[in-house]
Amino acid sequence: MYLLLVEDDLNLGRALHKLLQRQYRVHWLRTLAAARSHMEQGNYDLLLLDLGLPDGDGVDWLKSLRASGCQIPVLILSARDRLDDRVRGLDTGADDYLVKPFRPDELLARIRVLLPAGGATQSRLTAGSLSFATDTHQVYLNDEEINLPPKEHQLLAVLMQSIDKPVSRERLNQQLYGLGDGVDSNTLEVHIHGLRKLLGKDRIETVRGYGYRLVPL
Amino acid sequence: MYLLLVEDDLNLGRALHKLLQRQYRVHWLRTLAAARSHMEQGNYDLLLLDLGLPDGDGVDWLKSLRASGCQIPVLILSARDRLDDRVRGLDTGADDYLVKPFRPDELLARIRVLLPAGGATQSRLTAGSLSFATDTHQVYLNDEEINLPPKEHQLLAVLMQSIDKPVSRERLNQQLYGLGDGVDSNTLEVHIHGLRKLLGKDRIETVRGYGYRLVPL
DNA sequence: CGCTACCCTTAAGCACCCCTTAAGAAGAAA
DNA sequence: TTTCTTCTTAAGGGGTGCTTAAGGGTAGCG
Repeated sequence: MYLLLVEDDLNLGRALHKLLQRQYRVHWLRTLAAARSHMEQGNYDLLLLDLGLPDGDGVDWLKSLRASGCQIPVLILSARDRLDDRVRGLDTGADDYLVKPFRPDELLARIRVLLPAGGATQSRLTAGSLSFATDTHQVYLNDEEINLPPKEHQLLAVLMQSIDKPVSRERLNQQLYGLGDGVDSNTLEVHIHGLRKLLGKDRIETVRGYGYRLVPL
Repeated sequence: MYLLLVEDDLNLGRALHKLLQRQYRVHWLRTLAAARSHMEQGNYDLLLLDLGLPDGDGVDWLKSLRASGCQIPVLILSARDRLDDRVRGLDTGADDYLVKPFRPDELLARIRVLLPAGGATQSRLTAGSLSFATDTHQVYLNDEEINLPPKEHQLLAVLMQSIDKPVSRERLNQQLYGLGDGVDSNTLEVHIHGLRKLLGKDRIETVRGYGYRLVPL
């Protein structure tokens, strides 16, 4: 469970880092620029965002994050208490808003709320009209629940965690059969075919010589 | 990762441009006026600023930049070595100060310190406008994702790890076919030809009698 | 216990991509 | 020029991935 903490105040940052490290893996950054580049690569489960940063406004970044399709839960930490600040934060896609100063246990409680199921992974992944709930094993296509066979579900689970990024055949086979050398036949292709039949042909692209890629539609 | 290099000396500028292009995307400008207009629009991650410019003093510009709230990391390159010059540079908001002449690797080291998140990602290689993500198997040319056939992708993977350095035909053939004696024909040349067609003719130079070399553009 | 429904694996045929081959042109060295 | 290396192109064949259907396993249920 990875958290990204963006907070420029050294004392508060250090304290929060220490607090959160007891329960989660935390990256603490002090600038928007650093946060941007970390978000691009890291798969974080929650973003803790201070608004008064030295190199820009956190709300603007959050807006662009949401615009680019990023669905990570965001908790805003801010000293700004005016009502319209709060509204603006939540309107741009923040999931919660905490005004400094706050009690540590209140922060932890709100984090628990935002972290789905207290642990496993992000519980609801969305790619275009496709939505995937990791905890309840439900899959929605165009707001209708559909039923996937187990293997197809496992494949989709991996693909949904790397939306728009190719996933190697090796990785997918591993997901289906574990590390021990699995089957020697073309099961992967058959199951991919099954997925395509259920989700629509264009939703899974094949990357020749490497693997497959889920594209949002 | 975008750098803005402001340096009026043609020889030094060209050399720095070439050096930095191996790892970053660089815009090289020779006047303060050009730098001003570029800074207004471009989102740069680092500013490399020479002080002895033809149309004004870099320190004055830096001061006004900081006054207007710009927080971009700035590294000053200068021949002025007097202590008060150095102090003046740092006081007006520069993050570091390098006295000419300097060693290339020292410059690169200081850039890495100043760049958010320690600079380039290891899993993402960049040569000019070409970017290569080893983990997700993605290749970007001018910020657009492109699709490479498997063999071409394998070749590019090797070339990207030795940007600007020639790679032997032997090494490249080995990458394609393993150590066991591969093919006896001119497949390597054909695939290089394919790569050139996709990436641009000038991006891969041939080193006669030895191999090929990827140059940043 | 047997029936049914579901789904996983296998395998075979097919389509299409891309890899190889080869041969002539172009270019560099001698 | 001659000679050697590299470039370019096009055709063929092989391999990769797609599709389909049959066979067998498994779980739920009567």
